[in-house]
Amino acid sequence: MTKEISTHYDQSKESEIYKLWESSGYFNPDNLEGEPFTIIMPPSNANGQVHVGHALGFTLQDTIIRYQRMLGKKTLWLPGTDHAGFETQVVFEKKLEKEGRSRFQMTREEFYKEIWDFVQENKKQTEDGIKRLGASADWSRNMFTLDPRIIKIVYETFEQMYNDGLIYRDNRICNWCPKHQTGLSDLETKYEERTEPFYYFKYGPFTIATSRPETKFGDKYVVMHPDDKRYQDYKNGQKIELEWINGPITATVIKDKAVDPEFGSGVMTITPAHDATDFEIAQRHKLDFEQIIDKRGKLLPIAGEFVGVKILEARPKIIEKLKAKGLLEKVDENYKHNVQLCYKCSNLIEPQVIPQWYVAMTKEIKGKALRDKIKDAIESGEVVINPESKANFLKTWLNEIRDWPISRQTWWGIPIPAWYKGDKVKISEDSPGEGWEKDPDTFDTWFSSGQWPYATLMALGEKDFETFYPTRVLETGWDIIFFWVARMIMFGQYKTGKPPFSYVYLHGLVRDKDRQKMSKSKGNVIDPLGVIDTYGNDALRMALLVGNLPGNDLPLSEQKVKGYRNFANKIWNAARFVMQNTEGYDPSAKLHSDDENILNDLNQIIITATNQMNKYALAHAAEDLYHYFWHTFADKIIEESKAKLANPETKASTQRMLREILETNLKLLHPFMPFVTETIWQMNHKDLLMVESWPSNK
RNA sequence: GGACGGUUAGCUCAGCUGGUUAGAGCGCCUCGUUUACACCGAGGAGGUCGCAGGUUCGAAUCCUGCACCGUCCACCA
Repeated sequence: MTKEISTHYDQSKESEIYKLWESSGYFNPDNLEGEPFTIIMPPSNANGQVHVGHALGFTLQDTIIRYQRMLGKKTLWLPGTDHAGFETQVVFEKKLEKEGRSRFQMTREEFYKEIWDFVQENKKQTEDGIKRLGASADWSRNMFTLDPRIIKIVYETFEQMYNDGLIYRDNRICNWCPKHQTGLSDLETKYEERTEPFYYFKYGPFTIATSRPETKFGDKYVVMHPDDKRYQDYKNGQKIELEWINGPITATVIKDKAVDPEFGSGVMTITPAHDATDFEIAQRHKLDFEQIIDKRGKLLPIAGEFVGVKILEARPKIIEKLKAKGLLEKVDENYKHNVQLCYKCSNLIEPQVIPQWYVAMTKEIKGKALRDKIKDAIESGEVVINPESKANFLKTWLNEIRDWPISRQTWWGIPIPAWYKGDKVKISEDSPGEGWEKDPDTFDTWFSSGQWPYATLMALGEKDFETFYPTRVLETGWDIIFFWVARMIMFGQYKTGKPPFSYVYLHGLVRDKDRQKMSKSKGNVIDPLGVIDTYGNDALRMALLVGNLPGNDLPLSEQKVKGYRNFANKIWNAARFVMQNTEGYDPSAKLHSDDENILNDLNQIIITATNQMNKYALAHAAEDLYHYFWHTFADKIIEESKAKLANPETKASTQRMLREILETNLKLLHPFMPFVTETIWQMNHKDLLMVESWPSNK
């Protein structure tokens, strides 16, 4: 039968192999024995196509899972998708914008229904993409972050943390995006250096400087450093009458160390409603303040004649007026400073004072703050982070962490289960009764996905939680170490008393062949499904695995994929040769000493590969196996076997040796290149290679 | 402003706790139409391991300083 096998490996049959695996039931740990080994798949955002970053993560996870399955573990790889609140809403609003629509012309219910349908459609597409990438995940346990069972657990955690004083609501300054109409955490903003005019104004006896004159209407506190000798004659609390933009005002002198005497004139006025530092000063001195700019970025009545004008349009007019009044002293046109932007739309963040829910990161409850629980898990080694340098990254971040705002003014997300009546607050999903008003906000997506490891397993039932929690490995991109990894450790420690996983493998960013970030605008995006169609799944997997060390970015080129397509074909043809020359071989044939030596050398490869896999050195294991198969087995052993096969005295031993090496190599390569190895295996076996035992050295 | 990472062949990178002629893949050059595979085989060229010091019998590997590249965090009115 083997005579007619094609000389080229046909990767178009890969989907059949996937179906074979899936229908075998072995993706489901209920059909496996042994010690549990769990990976929770980072839930993909259900808002679009799978991209090459997914392919990288799934390849790493699938390789680990397949290895562990072959070691005889009860492996669970739990897939899932994320509603991805803000992210998805942004994607959907862009779609609406293209259609000439806006969520602000819709009711909240209409909007929610449309985005729900949009997500359901994309969710299916995402899941199909994950399957096509070959993920040996247990689809019977597939989860979605908006599953009612998940939401219930998220609510329980919220209430529990509220009762413990770890979650609180406060009316304070927060990052506000005027375009998206929501507050954002610090992680959801970015900074950009800009050169803008810096204006010096006469403010009574002082000179104040600002790049944002449009915020200055309500400024009635003038602040300087307490030790600044230049202003020692002015006392804290002193009142000064002066002429300002819209007429005479009474200003109050405040002394505060937040002022840098070296900067500008060493004197500033504060706008607590729209600046974080100013807000802090105002809080320290218990100063009152007023909102100047509304949530859409327009001036409020306090601006007098400028009411209703957008701030950037108002700016030159305000300058004009101040100049006319003789209050403009000078302008520095080359002032460079950083402006804070929304990480999604790159519009200016306009801080606003808004009530939001927060998680207290540094408040000590029973001697430990949440921040310290994360630190402890890492420092004690309960959670090992690979690469180690990223653990230091995390620790540095934790040192300066601030409370985490978890409420968003978005509509797509899990509603916050809180109700208000006057000053009273009740945590409840349903209305507590007459006169209670529902909190209109939703949770930050990371508040639910941060609970993902235990929430999924608890949602699946007590037995699953008992069996599979804590999970073993978390594999994800290092860029979400703060957003997600840290918070999962925190929630896990809080809720279950245990970190949710013991090992974190962090991959980098996939870049194009010139190390450029992939982006639609550059047109250098690699579509993993297209690559698979052309070169095969195994080729893409190997291209993503070899030379890819944790934490490092990976340049991916078509040429690299092509190289591993060639390798898949090499395996195919070596197998073809062996099968054609070993039909009816005797598996118990007496081995000649040189064949025995060859098999002994193979043991070394097994030992090395096993050690590397146990250390999660996937790149090294993959490279070594590649090298052995091609340059030792194919180039030397097979070549030398040709003469030995022709000799009746050595034939039987050689046949047995070739078969054993081939089969061992198929097993060793299977976690990395599951399709070609399983396809070959199926030609001679009834059982699946996927559940064969990982080779052990004899 | 603070911190971290990197600098090894043309390119992408390995080189564990310092020890024989520094490795791989791709690329390049030469040769080869051998019945597993041209999606192949055989062979080859190519590196003063960023720079300057130091420790050592011995350093790509440890220490100090510098340069360049990259990343993250913070943020100044």
